[in-house]
Amino acid sequence: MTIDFAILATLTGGPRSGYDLKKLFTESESLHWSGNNNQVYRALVGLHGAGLADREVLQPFEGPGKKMYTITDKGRAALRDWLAGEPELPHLQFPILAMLIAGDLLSDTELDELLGRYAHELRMKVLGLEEMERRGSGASFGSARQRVLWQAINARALAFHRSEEEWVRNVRWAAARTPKVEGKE
Amino acid sequence: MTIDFAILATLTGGPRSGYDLKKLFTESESLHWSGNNNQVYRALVGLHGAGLADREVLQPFEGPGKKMYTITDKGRAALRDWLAGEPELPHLQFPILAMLIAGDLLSDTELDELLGRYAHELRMKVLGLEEMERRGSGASFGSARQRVLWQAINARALAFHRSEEEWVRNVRWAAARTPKVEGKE
DNA sequence: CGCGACATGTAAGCCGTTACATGATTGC
DNA sequence: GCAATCATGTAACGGCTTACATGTCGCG
Repeated sequence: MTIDFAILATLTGGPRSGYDLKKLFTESESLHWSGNNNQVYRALVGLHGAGLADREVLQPFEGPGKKMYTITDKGRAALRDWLAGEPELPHLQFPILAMLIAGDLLSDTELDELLGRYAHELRMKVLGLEEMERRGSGASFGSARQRVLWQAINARALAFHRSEEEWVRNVRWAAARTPKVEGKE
Repeated sequence: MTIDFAILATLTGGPRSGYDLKKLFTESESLHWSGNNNQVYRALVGLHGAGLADREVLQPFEGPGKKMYTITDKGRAALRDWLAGEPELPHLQFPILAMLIAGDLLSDTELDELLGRYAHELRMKVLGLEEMERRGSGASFGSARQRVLWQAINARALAFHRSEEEWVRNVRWAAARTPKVEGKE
C-alpha cells in the first residue's frame, strides 16, 4: 500500500495540511506510519502534480505559507477505483517470533524473562492505547456510519495488542510446562 | 528488525543453504518476508564477512557450488546479545483500514461488498494456513521446549487471521446497523 | 522431453526512517 | 522569556521488493 491512498482517503473528510496528515498517521496506531513528515510532504507534492489534490496556499507576510490540500474529482475517482479493487491483506511482522526460533540458546529462566519483557512492553502499549481511547480522538466527520467505521479503525490496534498479550501468556505457560531442563520448573 | 538475526536464529538449528532460508521465510507466514532471495543472499555475504557465519562450499564439477552456512561462536554471541535486549513490538499494517477512512464514498451495498471481498480473501488465507498446519511443516529440531516454541510461531499467523475475520464480521454487522441511507437496510 | 523444485546470484527502484534545518505562533 | 506545538521542508541511508538472469537435478 502506498501512503498516497491513505492521504486521499483522509482528504475525503475535508481539506488538510501536510502537518495534519503527518499528525494523524503518527498518532494513529492502526494507520501505522511512524513520525515521518518527509513521506507525507513528498506524497502531497506528487498528488498535487498528478492532479489528484488541489493545493491552496495561505500566504502570510513572508516565508513558506501554510498549504491546505483538497481532494479533486480525479482524486475521488482514483480512490473509488482503489476501493473497487481487491483489498490487501494485512502485513505483519513479529520480531519476537524470530527471537523464539533461537529459543534453545536460552535457559528456562532466560526465556521466561524474555517473554516477560515482551509482555511488559505490550502492557505499556495497551495502557497507552486505552488512554487514547478514553480521550476519544474520534474524528467525527461524515455520516453516522462513518463514525462507526472510525471507531472500528481505532479499535483495531487495541484489540490486536490485547490478543498478542494473550498469546504471550499462552506461550509462557506452554514453555513452563515443557522445561528445557527437567526438574527446574 | 533486520533479517540478519532471523537468519542467525535459524542457523542455531543446524547448517542451512541460502535456498533453505529463502524457502523458510517465503513459506512461513509468521516470519513474513516475501519471495525475496536477494535479501537472503546479500545478508549471508554480510554475515560471513562479519565472521558471524561460516561458509562451506560443496563444489561440484563446475559452476557455482552449493553453500552451506553454519553459525559461529561470534554469531551465537551476537544472537545472545539480541535476545538479551528489548524485544520489538509487532509492526502492523492494515490497508483495509485506510480504505475504511474513505467509507463515505461508498453506498451501503458497496461498503458491504468491499468488506465481503476482504472477508473472502481472509477465508482463503485461513484455509491455506489450516492446510499447512495439517501437513505439519513443524521443524522438529532442538529440545521438546523448542518444538513447543515452533508450534507457537506457526500458530500465530493463523490465530491472527482468524481474529481479523471476526473483526470484519463485527464491522459488517455494525455498518449494517447504521446505514448511510435510512430504510435501505 | 518438459516441468517443477533446487540453487545462486544481479540490477534497479521504491518506500520508509532518521536526522537535519528553519521559522511562526501560542500558552505559561 | 521559554517551551511546546504548529508548520514545511531537505539529505542520506537502509531495507525490501520486483524483475531479471542462469543453470542443475529428478520425476513422470
